Amino acid sequence: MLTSAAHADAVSLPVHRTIPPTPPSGRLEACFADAPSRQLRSNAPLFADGDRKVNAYKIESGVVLVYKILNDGVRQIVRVAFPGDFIGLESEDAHCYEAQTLSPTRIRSLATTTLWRRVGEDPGLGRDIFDALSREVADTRTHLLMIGRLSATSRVATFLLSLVQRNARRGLDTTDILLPVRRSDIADFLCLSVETVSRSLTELKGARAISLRGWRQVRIHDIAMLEALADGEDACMYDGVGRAA
Amino acid sequence: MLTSAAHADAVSLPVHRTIPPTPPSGRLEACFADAPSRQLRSNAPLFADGDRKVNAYKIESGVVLVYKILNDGVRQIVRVAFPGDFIGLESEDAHCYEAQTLSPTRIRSLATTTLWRRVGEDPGLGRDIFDALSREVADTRTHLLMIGRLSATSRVATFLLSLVQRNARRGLDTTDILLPVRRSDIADFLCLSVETVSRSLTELKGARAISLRGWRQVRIHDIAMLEALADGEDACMYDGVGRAA
DNA sequence: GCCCTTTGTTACACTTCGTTACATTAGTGA
DNA sequence: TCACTAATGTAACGAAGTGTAACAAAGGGC
Repeated sequence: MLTSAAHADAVSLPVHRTIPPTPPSGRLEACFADAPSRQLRSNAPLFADGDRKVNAYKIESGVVLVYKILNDGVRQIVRVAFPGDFIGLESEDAHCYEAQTLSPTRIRSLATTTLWRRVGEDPGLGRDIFDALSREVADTRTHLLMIGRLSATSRVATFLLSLVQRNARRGLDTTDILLPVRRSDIADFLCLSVETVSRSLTELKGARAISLRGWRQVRIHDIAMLEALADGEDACMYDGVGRAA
Repeated sequence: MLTSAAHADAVSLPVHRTIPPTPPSGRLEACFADAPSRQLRSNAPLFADGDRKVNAYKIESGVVLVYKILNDGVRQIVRVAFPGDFIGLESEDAHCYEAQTLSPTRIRSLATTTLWRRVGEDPGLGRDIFDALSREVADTRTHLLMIGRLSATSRVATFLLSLVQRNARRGLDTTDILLPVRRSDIADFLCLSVETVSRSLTELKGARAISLRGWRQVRIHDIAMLEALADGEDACMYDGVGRAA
């Protein structure tokens, strides 16, 4: 199926095992703690492609999409950012992506000049920024691997698993997941068509890994099977215990 | 052809226009200037997936591939690193990719502990590391966009253009390009099969954008056409002057 | 020069996913 | 409760890319 593949039928990623342990030092958090916060409505732009970079942002509540509009109008979402996430840290002089809220969102802004001044006073803060950027590189590479190597269904399964894990980390429900995005957003994030996302969800439902309640509510029935499907195994290959048959 | 596509036939990326200007401050370079250097033979491992991170590296000469071997033996190359490039900066505690030389290579190694000590003494160095990481994020995202949105031929054309640009930046020949890698490496970098890479090169040759001399030598005949093809335009659409017909 | 290995190319059947068109559903407000 | 609308689901078809396999070309050792 793929270049250099050994002898396997399916392609798989160690995606949901690659997530690094959250570093505990909270200097960057502290830096944003007293930064001014703003409430934004749905679909409000945070910055645009080409804007000069003035601020870095931290999300307090809500969801922000970071994306680029390609020459022909295709939208590629490179990041779905949640509360606690930092945005725009990685830019140098100018932003080269758009950022827009998906829901009513509260963010804190910090001028980059202020940020760099504080780094001068506290080298530990610089280390925190380094860690955040390293995670950004790692996440983007994982995203790349997913886009490049996984089948449509595996990508959707992986996406759902990432939401489960996020909920787990934040102490929320890991069985009933509320999708933060629409099908078209999932499609633009995973480089699929809306229809394929739909088909894949139906397939996951058919495999009894999940069930759908309404459009936004996903119930995880069998997370082991979901992981198996994310690993590229066929639904029929999953034996209900561990690996493929 | 793609999700959310407006009304276009072809998909295109502003890839080769997105490359940020090289920052001039050379503190990170200076930091490596007196670091010990090693000569490595072809196919020598630099570090492995899971290794604890001890050093960061700078390439003096030669080519290094950074990649991951997926569960089923598929190799995804995430970076092709050339002289002047830094490697392993982005890792935190452990490397999560393999790095291996592709040709005889001279590298300089610097212990991360040393690096961080020097950052404490010179905040400007921290800024340089930040810039390097930012570029890493940008490059990886561009790579992601290419993998996710471009056709096989456009990806190969984009890859060739990136080599042309690299040569231009280093004052080398921009007409006769020496491919630093084999077809299978290009395939593993672009998420294609070797056969498709071969077919795409043949197509570029058929469009008279390039010609091949032996296996490694590529002559660029018409860079404007190559850019048009990278932008997803058909060979027949290119009118020889500016845009598609 | 010759053999042999590595690397690259081409052809054909097959799979996956995008596209198009249409049906259905959940949510909203009268 | 009922329609209305945006969002989503389904199905049929086609295009792009892959895998296999057979073949060709380059390079190394002798």
